[in-house]
Amino acid sequence: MNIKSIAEEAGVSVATVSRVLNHPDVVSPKTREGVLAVVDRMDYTPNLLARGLKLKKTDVIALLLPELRDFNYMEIAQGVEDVAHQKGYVMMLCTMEDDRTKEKEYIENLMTRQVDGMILAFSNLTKQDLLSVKKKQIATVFIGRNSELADENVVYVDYCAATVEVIRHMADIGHKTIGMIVGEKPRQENREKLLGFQKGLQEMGLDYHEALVIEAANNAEGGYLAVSQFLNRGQRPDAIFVTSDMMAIGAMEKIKQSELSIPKDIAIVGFDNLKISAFVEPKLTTVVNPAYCMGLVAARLLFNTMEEGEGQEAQVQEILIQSKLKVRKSCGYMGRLKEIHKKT
Amino acid sequence: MNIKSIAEEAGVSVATVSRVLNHPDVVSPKTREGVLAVVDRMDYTPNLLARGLKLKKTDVIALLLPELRDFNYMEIAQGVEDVAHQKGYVMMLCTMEDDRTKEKEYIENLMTRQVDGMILAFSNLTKQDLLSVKKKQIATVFIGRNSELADENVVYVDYCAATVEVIRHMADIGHKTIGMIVGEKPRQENREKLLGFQKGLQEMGLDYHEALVIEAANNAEGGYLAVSQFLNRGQRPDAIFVTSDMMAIGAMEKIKQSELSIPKDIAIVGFDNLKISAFVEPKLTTVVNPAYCMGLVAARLLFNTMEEGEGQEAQVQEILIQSKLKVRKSCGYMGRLKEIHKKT
DNA sequence: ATGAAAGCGCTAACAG
DNA sequence: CTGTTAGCGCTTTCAT
Repeated sequence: MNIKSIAEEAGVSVATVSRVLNHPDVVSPKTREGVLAVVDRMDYTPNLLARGLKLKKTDVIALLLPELRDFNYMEIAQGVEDVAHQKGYVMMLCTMEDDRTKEKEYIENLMTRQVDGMILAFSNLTKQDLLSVKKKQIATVFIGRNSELADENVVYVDYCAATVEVIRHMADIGHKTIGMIVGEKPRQENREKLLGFQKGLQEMGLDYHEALVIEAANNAEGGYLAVSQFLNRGQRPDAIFVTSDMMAIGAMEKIKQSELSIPKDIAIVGFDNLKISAFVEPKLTTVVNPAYCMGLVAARLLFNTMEEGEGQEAQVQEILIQSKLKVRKSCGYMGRLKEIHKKT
Repeated sequence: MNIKSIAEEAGVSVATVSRVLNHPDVVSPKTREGVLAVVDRMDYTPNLLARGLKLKKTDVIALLLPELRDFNYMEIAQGVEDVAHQKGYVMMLCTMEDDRTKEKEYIENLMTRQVDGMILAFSNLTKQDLLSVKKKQIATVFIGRNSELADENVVYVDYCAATVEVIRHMADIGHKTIGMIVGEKPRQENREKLLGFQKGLQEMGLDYHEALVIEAANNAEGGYLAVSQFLNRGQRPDAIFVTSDMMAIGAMEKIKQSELSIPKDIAIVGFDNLKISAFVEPKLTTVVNPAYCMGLVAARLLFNTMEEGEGQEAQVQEILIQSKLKVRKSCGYMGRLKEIHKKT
């Protein structure tokens, strides 16, 4: 079933069929109806591959994610998919599993498939790798900033600043010995959070002890085990910043099982603001991580770039998405307020 | 940058370049090296669109999901992506949002893009809709069974049977008044679970009371609110089967806040076996929902179908994936065991 | 308003 | 072993 058979059936040329489908207004209403009728009757759908080959445009964008099993990445994906769909595009989804080689292969592959644009989330590519991508002239937007990404379209959250804000808040409450449970350090975002942790402590005149930072798997179990480590050591922090809510929930579970009270004995602050974080006891103080928004904005930026690309040189943009501290019970702020009121 | 420029540069014909890329063994080592060198030097990558047009094969499969923000769907997606990548395919991902029209449009769209196969998870298509899909002869696998899917490739979990097993277990423990918190009823899986609930009660000689079934949003808040409803009513169940762990966790939170004990006052059983379910107190008894496995198996079945399709008529398959009851503390089984031991 | 024809980039007969 | 060539299905000038 191709355009030729439709043309024959409708008694017109292939050019006319093509026009009916793409520029219906330039063809006479009469023939248009005729062609449309045949198209309908024969259940014809044009071959987008052929069209893409001719037009050098596929209406496909690609999203590369470190993995799928993570709420933040899912949110990003949904954000991207929503705008892609709205624009009539379709999304290819690839996961790179923190494997730079796999990432490079995928990108190569996607470019040969002539995708119109790519969004690379938390990419591990080096400047060197990017060179070959640039050569292909494909519109690209990055999610998550890193030092290799100068002069690139980037949409990002400032995890360092967000963490500084957390530490400031914890110190304000009165916590002195602040520990940290940090997800896998190779991930850029975790390194930024660690940096923010150090900066925050310094800013608040608190000491940084390496022993109070524990690296853990980014899931409930990781947080649970990290707290076990803290408790087995001599020095127990009176507050812990945990780089993800999932880990934080695991951490809280261990604390509770140890007959310690949150936030009285150990206060906890997480990161992400998962829905579930409002349904643990005590409710988790956390940082809103606008992942869906990043996906949305990155996709919109991508489409802008693609459209500009048709005209003059596209302007590179860096877009900062604001995170936000969400104060609930687990950090001890409310308790602290009470104390202050008592004193006055 | 196309095959022609490579041919010219290497001083051979385009056919030879094509051969070097696709059947390297049939071309003399000497010319092969020469061509490869040029390919490398000029950073040439073939245009897969053109190849696909010629070969009528794109090495693309599509996965349609109800939405992305759900752990089960993400697991499915990861399963599919893993085998697609392994086979050298790339995955298009679309979400249909329980909107049959959007689903139909996407499928239409994907077919015009000449995807080699599609996996439709928890589709809402009718037999009628499927007719037009079949006409296009595209390999298709469904995840999640329903009555419209006779004579289709289907990979599924028997949610009804799984639920019967849950109810049986709850009844065995001694729970008499068993309630249910069920996710959105339009979703097939929830309807199956409801059916299983009724069958299970009947089988165990327990009464089914409509008042003990509450429909809720499939998230922690939904479970929380559902329990509130139960508590505000006269009749409080002594055990609740909740159709997802996320809701179950919300439900547990409300129970604990009401100063009731789990499982003593109200026992809880969830569904999904999320990682976090082992990190709530008490640990959640639940049903392992092998979503990743479903994705994996569905993708493998899809590739089988695609490969068979080249030969004779493909054999339609229905594959049942086993779920499994995971007994932990929240259902009261351990407590019950103790009682039994005391008696003896 | 319509048709003829070129060509997007590639692969696979077919011929040598 | 290699080159020539005919398409794959579509869009778009260029004529008419």
